[in-house]
Amino acid sequence: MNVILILEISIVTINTPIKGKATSFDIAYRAGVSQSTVSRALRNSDLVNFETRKKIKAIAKALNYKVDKNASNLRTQQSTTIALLLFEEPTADEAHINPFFLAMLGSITRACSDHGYDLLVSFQQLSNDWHADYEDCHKADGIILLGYGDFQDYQEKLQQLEEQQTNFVLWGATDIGRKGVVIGCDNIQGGYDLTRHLISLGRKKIAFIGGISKGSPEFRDRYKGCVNALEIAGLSFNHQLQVDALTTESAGIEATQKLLANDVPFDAIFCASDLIAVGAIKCLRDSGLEVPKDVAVVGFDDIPLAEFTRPSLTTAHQDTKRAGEMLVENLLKQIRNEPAEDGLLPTRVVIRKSCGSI
Amino acid sequence: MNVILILEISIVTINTPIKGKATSFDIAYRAGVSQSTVSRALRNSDLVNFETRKKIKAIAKALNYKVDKNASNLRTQQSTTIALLLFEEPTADEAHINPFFLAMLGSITRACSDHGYDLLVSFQQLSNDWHADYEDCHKADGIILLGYGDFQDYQEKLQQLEEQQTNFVLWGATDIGRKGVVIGCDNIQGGYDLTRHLISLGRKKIAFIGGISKGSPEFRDRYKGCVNALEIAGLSFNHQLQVDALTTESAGIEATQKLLANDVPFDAIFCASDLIAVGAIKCLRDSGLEVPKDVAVVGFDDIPLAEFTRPSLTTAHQDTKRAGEMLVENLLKQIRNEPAEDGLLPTRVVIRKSCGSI
DNA sequence: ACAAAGGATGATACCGGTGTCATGTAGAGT
DNA sequence: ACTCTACATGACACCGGTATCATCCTTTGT
Repeated sequence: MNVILILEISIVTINTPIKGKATSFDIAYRAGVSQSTVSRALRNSDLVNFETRKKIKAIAKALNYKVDKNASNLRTQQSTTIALLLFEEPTADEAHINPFFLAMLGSITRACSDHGYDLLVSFQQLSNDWHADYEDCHKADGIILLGYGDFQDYQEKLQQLEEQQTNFVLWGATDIGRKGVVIGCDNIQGGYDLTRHLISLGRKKIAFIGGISKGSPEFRDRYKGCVNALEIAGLSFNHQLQVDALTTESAGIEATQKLLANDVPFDAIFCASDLIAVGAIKCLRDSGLEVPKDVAVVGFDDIPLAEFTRPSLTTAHQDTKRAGEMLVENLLKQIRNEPAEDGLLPTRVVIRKSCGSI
Repeated sequence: MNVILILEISIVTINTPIKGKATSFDIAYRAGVSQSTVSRALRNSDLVNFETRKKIKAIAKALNYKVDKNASNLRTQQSTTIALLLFEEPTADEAHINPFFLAMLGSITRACSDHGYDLLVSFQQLSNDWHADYEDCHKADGIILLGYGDFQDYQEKLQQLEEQQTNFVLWGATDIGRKGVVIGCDNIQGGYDLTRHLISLGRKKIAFIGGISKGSPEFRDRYKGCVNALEIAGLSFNHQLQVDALTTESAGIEATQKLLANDVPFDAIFCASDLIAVGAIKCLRDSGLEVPKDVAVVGFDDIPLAEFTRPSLTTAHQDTKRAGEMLVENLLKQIRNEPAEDGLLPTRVVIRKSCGSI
């Protein structure tokens, strides 16, 4: 009787649609093989006979079986997941995420999925205790850090990451002696090229909006490039024409107001980012100045919007697609214990209408 | 000798910084308690004596111990992770992600982390076989679907999700009989309000740009609201003044060109999204028309950029912050097996300068 | 003084896979 | 006929936690 009862229960179990999710044991049972064989078959191991494999795969599909990632990750000690940490200025409104980073997010997502990795996204502020979690608890195999701001403040945390042998790559300025693998674009060159462009159009008194002292090293490099170009052209940069600003439209407006209030004449503004430029243009026009006639404006990043401002914005294009790919590729190299190295991407000046023409 | 050797090995193990990551056994050993107790203590179980708990936590911190998510998830059968699937028009350039969705992404991320959940982000296209993976393989406890486009095509997949008892919520139009929990904003009301605004400013020949036939039901609702408002005001909508368009600037430009080529006079354009409006304004000005003098323009969404176009854009604001929260909250309800229901958010007309003033 | 009750902790099964070693069988070589 | 090897598969330990049940010690009541 007991035996019969047990058999009956088994039969019910077999015919009932699997409650919850199917496991490899369910498949093993139906295929009349061991669970080990199922596991091997589904990973296409050629240890398993071709016919058996085919059969097992068919059953798996019929049961809508999916490998349990947690079990698999636990055993293999990897997650095929990458964590993307985006640093935001503490002041930033969550609705106003830097569009440049969003473009990066898009290309990073794409690059991850091309490599079969998942992407965990998290917005972070300096206060958060981000610096250990994602890899340590095995949620991710590595971390991509996107964000600028007070870069210096993070040095200590980067140091920690390195000590813990966490895999990470960083988007940003590549020149300073800092920890980790850094991918960035050639901000100095971009700054130089844009300024050359302004000079070639006859602009001589160029202002610069963007934080350069304690702000991001990327802004500082753009500034460097700008000053270099002026000096090489035999002009000089008037330091009264530099105003700090974060990357937001409103910061651009404020900074431009300061600039105008200073009463030091200028005929062009080099904005350290497109968002700043958008604010600057708005402020200039509200103040009765014409762009580009009275003041030429350039930005940096080539965000999607740059094409649609009035006047459309001359700016330095960063190849976000390639950037995302490089970040992911270099992180994967680290994960695979291959040597990874810094990467520097070129920028390209995109000439639109905010500087007028020759 | 053997015993001594073993002891020595143990001592070395204790004093050496843990190779790889520390486990709960390492802590148990150091605290002189069992691994069970460590696990309990770290989850703050009051089964464990307060002093013992304190000691264990201290050791855990010193070792920089983090609970292995894979092990924990495997045992508890949940992941405290949510997957966000963003659908993109197959034509979309990855660098040009719809800013409205990006704003949503920001607020969803925030809402997730408020609830202690992680967020997996993935961009999907219709061709992808997204519809089963994330929850089935235990990578996520539930799915948020963001994206409109050819909504109808997804019905079948939504059906599948439902059959598999996958937890999911959807952002979109809420009126049609479709599967799952849907959160959306009141597009009809928004369309109505914006059109009322145009009418109150004396506009009578209103055009509508945005796909309404096979396109997204959200656009269709905005269109409905627009037509309603005209009819209630005793005006009528001239169907020759409707042009299909996807949500991109360039689609807006093209559509406006078509509209102009039609040679049917109009004094206002209701654009189904802000991106379309940006393109429309650009096209109008390039064609020598003045906004708002010759043609008034309204958009929909209130993306960050709307404030910075020239002229700044009158549009319907959607509360993305609240929207993200509602999506996450409703998904969590499902995950906790509580009843979840559809949600309809109000929109708010934001009057700027693209329609002129009274 | 002794049973009952409660508090703190340990032992162990378990989650669902993966990797290693063992086993069994068929065909090849001598 | 017998050993050897290749191939296919099974058995089992293991990853690092969590949950249940058992155990032990202390305290309280009578």
